[in-house]
Amino acid sequence: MTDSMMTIGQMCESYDVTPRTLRFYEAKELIFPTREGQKRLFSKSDRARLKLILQGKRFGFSLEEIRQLLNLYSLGDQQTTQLTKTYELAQERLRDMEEKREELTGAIADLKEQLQWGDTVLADRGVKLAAE
Amino acid sequence: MTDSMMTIGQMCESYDVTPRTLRFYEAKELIFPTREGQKRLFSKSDRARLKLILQGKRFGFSLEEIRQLLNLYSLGDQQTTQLTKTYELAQERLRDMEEKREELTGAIADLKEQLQWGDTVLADRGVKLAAE
DNA sequence: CCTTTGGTTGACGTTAACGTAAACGTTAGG
DNA sequence: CCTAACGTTTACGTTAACGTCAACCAAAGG
Repeated sequence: MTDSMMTIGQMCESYDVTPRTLRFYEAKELIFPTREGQKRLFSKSDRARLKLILQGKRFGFSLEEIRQLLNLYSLGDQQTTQLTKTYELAQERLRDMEEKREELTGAIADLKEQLQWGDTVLADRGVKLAAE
Repeated sequence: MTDSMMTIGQMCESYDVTPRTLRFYEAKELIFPTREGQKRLFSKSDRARLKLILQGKRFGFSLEEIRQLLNLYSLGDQQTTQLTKTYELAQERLRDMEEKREELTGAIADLKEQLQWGDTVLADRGVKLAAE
């Protein structure tokens, strides 16, 4: 029942990325596809990691930052020291993300206010907007 | 009382950016410092815009995306058509940001869970963590 | 007058994150 | 057997967002 494996083409289809991107991520040790002969096979784990990568990118994290975070999600066997470092790094990232969320909340509020302003200005000029 | 003007050095100090960055942003038409002779002078408006730029960058927006958003915050005189477009673009961005916030919320929850897991693992190994 | 201090304009260098093209292997169908 | 379809490696190209360096100007202080 090794049907959980996917070829590179299927991966590209599923996650809307190019082969180049997947090979690049492998080279950067973000994912670890196995080989069947020459060809790459992507496991469920690879897919989970890819999801996190794409998510991380949306938040403006660099691939290197993401790579470190990813380790947190697969810390079965590591030595305790390494694990502790990873753990602390993740805490930092968490603070990062919570801070970003705060900021984002504020920015959204600001933007909404501006939009309201735009509303009235456009209304004053007699422009009808598409009802949301 | 034109004391609201700041030199490039003061700007760098205040916002922790390099002169190069500010000149670059000017070249990209993100900010519009005036000149006193040769030297750039940054107004309150420039500062507000810079703040938004730096904020936007933290959320992973490109400078080009930011440039377009910035227009929303200074739409005094524009023609109505242009204004409408800007307005709609801003709505899109807003949806973007709210979506990002959602995602971020989820990601934070996930990460917290993982950290809890790390907690117990480390505890099992007898590692004492710095009390938060 | 001379030298800091702070600013200027090019112009080339750099890093991240891929894109793109060349040249090749390997099944599967007609 | 030929040729698509799908995959591979190697290597150079590209874009964004600045960094870095050289050569220069100008006001202010000793």
